[in-house]
Amino acid sequence: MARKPADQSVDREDILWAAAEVLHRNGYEATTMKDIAAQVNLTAASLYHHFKNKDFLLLNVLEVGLDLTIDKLERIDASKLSCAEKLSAMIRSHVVSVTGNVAVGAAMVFEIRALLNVSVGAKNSDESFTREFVARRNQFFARRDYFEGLFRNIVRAGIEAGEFREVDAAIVTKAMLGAHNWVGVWFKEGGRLSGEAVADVMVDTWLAALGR
Amino acid sequence: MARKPADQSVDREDILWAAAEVLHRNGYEATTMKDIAAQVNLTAASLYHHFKNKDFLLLNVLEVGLDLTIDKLERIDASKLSCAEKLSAMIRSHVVSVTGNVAVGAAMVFEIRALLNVSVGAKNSDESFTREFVARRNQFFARRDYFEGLFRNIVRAGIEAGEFREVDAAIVTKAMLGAHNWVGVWFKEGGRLSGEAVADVMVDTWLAALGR
DNA sequence: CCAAGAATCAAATGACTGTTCGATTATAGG
DNA sequence: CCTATAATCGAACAGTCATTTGATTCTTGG
Repeated sequence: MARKPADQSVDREDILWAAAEVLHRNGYEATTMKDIAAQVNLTAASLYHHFKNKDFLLLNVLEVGLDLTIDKLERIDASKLSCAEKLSAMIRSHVVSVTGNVAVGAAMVFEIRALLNVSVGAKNSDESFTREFVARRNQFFARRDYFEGLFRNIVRAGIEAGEFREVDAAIVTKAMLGAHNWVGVWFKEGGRLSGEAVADVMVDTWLAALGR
Repeated sequence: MARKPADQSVDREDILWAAAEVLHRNGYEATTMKDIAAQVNLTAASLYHHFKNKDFLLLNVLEVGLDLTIDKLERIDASKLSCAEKLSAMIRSHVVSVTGNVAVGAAMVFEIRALLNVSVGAKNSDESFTREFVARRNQFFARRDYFEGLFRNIVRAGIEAGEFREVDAAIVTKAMLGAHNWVGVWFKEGGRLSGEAVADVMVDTWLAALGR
């Protein structure tokens, strides 16, 4: 190997977080490779040493963000808490994740469509790039469904256990995730409420909505 | 005046709806003037006869969408219903609006950031264009806050009237709107539930969340 | 200290896009 | 039937951006 100095060199992760921030500010299409590079004191060309291209870079940001969130949720899911307690913990975890890294949280909301609009179209030469991208993108969406399923399953289990009232679990879950995602849009560090406090309100709200 | 034939000629409104659809599919930055024009069988150049430029076109789409929604909400707000009844009607109205025109509904979520990223920057020649745009954009955001206030005020009023339990009205309102906005992201015509049915679930959910 | 590869950059490329301009066509009112 | 003007288009412009290429500069294992 070679070159991994103190200040100039940055690794994949650094670029990923930088990209998330710029993406949060500008949106995918309005974000240039130059913008991202500038955020880590590189030139656009250098980014191609770390990522195949802009699309893969975006996909990577989303993958990392989703993985972090899912990881915490799975730990809660595996615990021996009641459904209501599990749901509370999951809501808190999700909301705190979003408020703790608004850049990634917002990316999960806003940039997903950009993912769909990628040149599956036509002319682009490299067939192999496209194939790999489509495969990973599908995998991402599957993982996103899995993420939603984690919440939906708890809601269903709670209903069956008699802890929650009988609701349309699928719709209520989507409503819940919509509310959480939206937090990434309006939350500002240093506002009236901390991320934890917002999470508390959300927990209270959804337990009331599901309460018997 | 002149030329307003049967098939070839389209008016501002036609372009507005077409733009909303393309915007919904692609997002602002990824949407080209050519795309929008194609949707109404025009060339990109022709669009400039109806709109000053791309930014004003986007702004127009959002303005129309917001006005339509606010109009219905104000009528409900002016009625003599109880707070719970008003809130139910407003939720139903909002959700039905979103499901009834997903294109506009999604634009209200996704394209707003594009509005913020408009070249208030520098070089652009026409000072007057920029000034007018900034003014109208600020007005739009003010109107959007007003829209949120309509919901928030009912929640507050309901709490004071003892119809709702005591919650953080600001946060709960944002949660509510987040849930509704998200509907525009996942709702598909012809799915398991109609727009009305989804609206019913939302009403039920939020009344439960606020119920004493 | 050397050699191999990692990390970086400057410059060039090719494609696409918003926008303008001048010309053309169609329409409604006189 | 004219004519002013609304609506449209083709072509060209200027700018931006993702990406490639080839060279250059570190860094480290041997």
